[in-house]
Amino acid sequence: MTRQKAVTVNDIARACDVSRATVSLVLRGSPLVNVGTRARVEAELKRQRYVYNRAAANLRRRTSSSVALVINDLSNPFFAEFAAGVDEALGAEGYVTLLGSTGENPARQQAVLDSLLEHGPAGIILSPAAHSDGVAVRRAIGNTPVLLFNRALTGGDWDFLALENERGARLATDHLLALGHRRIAFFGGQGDSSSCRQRRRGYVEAMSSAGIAPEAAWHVECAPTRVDAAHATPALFEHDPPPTAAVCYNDNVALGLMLGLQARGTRPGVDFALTGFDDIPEAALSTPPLTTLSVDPRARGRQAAELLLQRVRSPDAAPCNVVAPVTLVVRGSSGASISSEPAPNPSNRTSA
Amino acid sequence: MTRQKAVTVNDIARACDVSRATVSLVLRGSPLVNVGTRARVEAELKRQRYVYNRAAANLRRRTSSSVALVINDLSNPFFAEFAAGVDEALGAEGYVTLLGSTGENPARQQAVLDSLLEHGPAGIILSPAAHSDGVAVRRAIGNTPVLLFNRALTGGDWDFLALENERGARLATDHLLALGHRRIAFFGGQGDSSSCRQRRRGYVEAMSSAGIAPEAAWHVECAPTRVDAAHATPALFEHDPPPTAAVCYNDNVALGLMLGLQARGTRPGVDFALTGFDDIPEAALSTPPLTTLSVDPRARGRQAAELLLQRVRSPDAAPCNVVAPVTLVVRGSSGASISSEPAPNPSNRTSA
DNA sequence: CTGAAAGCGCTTACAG
DNA sequence: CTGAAAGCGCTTACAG
Repeated sequence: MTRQKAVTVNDIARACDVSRATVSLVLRGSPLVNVGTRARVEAELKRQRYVYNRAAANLRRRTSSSVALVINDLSNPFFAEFAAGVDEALGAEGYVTLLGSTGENPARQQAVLDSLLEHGPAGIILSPAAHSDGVAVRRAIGNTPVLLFNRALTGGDWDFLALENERGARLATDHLLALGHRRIAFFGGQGDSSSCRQRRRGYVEAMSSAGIAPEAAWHVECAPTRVDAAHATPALFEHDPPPTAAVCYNDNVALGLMLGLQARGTRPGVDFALTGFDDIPEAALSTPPLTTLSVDPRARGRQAAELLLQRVRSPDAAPCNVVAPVTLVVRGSSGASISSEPAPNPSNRTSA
Repeated sequence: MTRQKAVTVNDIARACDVSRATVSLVLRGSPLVNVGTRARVEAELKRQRYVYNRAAANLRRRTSSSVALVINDLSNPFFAEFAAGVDEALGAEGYVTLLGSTGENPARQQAVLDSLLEHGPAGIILSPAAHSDGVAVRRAIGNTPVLLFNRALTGGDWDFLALENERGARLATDHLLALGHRRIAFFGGQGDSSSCRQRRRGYVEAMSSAGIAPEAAWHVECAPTRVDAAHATPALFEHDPPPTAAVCYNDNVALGLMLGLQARGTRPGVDFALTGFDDIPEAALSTPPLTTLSVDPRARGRQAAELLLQRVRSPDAAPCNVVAPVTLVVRGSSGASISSEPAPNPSNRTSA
């Protein structure tokens, strides 16, 4: 907790027989300093292993060299990649990343924000926890610049980096339609999540454009975890004829659905086509590999850092609202073209 | 970059008609303050939405409330989990995590350390980049407490949280031996890495204990990536009779080896047994699922944070050297028992 | 080109 | 129990 007695500008100034001001000017690379003086000071800096106290400088200059990154949890590879991108871009601009995790818990998020704000970050990149209270978040944050990622928030104008949820789901649905599927379900996620609503809207649009009205039985909700998705799988097959394909809320759900399908002897990619969303690393490794939408979370992280720093530099510019592109990656899980509607008896598609 | 004009203790003191000292005492929860005064001050703190400036307090008290975490890269799920554990434990103790990534590049590591040190962390948790120069690292770090994770460093005494590399590899090898394998290879990793040397040592020990002298052809090195491992796979089968199983340096290598095996028509878990190391999330999802050693990186992160904070609190205690346990997780990739040595002609094991 | 002085927001003996 | 004063390590007008 307590730091060592460190070498300060005072020590250097005394040793070089100049004033602290001169040392400070050397440190900050000012051209006002005589080259000889500069050289002497720099040598002394090296000799005494001076390390700059950025906190003190920030206090005096009323600046900040840190940015807070508040996400759900690093153990989610999507956010880990995102964080890596944020840190990379911030580091390149001379900022250090302060980490905070909410665990999708709004109360914890509030506490984490309060705590991080005491460190005076130049700005905050926040991927809001589900069910966050936008007004409370705004109150905690005050005037510190914020960029929202992935999830919108009520309570005022926010800078926001969103994903193309709607278009992505439309691409996935169109892909399944093009393969000949007609009875396509939307599987997983929860209606109170804005990203789930957007993806579902994209799916509904694509279906409508193809002249298909999704049936109620083709919509199965579940928490976005593998286990829940596996458990929810039978619900897809309760009505005859069941769907032959599903657009899944995300990769975790899709991987869980694969397990659920296998458990009932339905072969994913053969008897049933499905797509994910996110392109997490495991998506390429599942059996069959998962057709999904690639979001490139690392690039999103870099982008988020850039957008936030723009806001930090011009606090009065108009709010920004950027939608990051998403691309369809076709792999085995969506299967081959099917020639026509399967026979009314579904057993021909679900036998092992 | 520039922060807003913030509410300070001065503003609160003026509004309450007390001195700054009194406000400060209230903030720090001192019992010396009259309850009435305390209540008034606390009300005013709320009213003006005062936010504590921890940097200023740290400067004055010569303390720190941050810890730097320097790792290879968050996009490695092993380190992402580790970071999540570190951040969780540090947060619980009132510290904020400063993030830094080296990308396994010693020069970048040096720059990252220099930059983080200017923020005056109370300590540093460092998972050294490969080929780091311990002396240079020590020079950069000076007297700031450091805990090394995962990789040892020369140049003096370090606090170190290691993994049971040797014992883990022994467990894996014993497992394959118990299944009846005799010609067991050690596959992947590079001899200049201390963790690879340790794992290999454990493998050699287990083999020796079983009365088997590993042949030179059973040792194939490659970079610890999936792609390199897949490419190195044929090298395992160049001599007759080839090995029937392999202890792999880590999970990435093992997953790459599976791809390499499949490419040559050898079925992992059926024609050839293999084990990994780390238990990354993908290990459970591969086909077949990977038998591996579970390290619980998140728990390691929490442990690292605790160890570092111990050092911060007692700078003069003896260096600590903790070895974290590792457990064998048996899955399909190591296959079933084999009754005896396979026939001399290896084709009976490599046919599809 | 260089130095003396004031001040960023806080805390801590020291008096009273 | 409360206040005046000094100081953490730095920077920035302002003189000279």
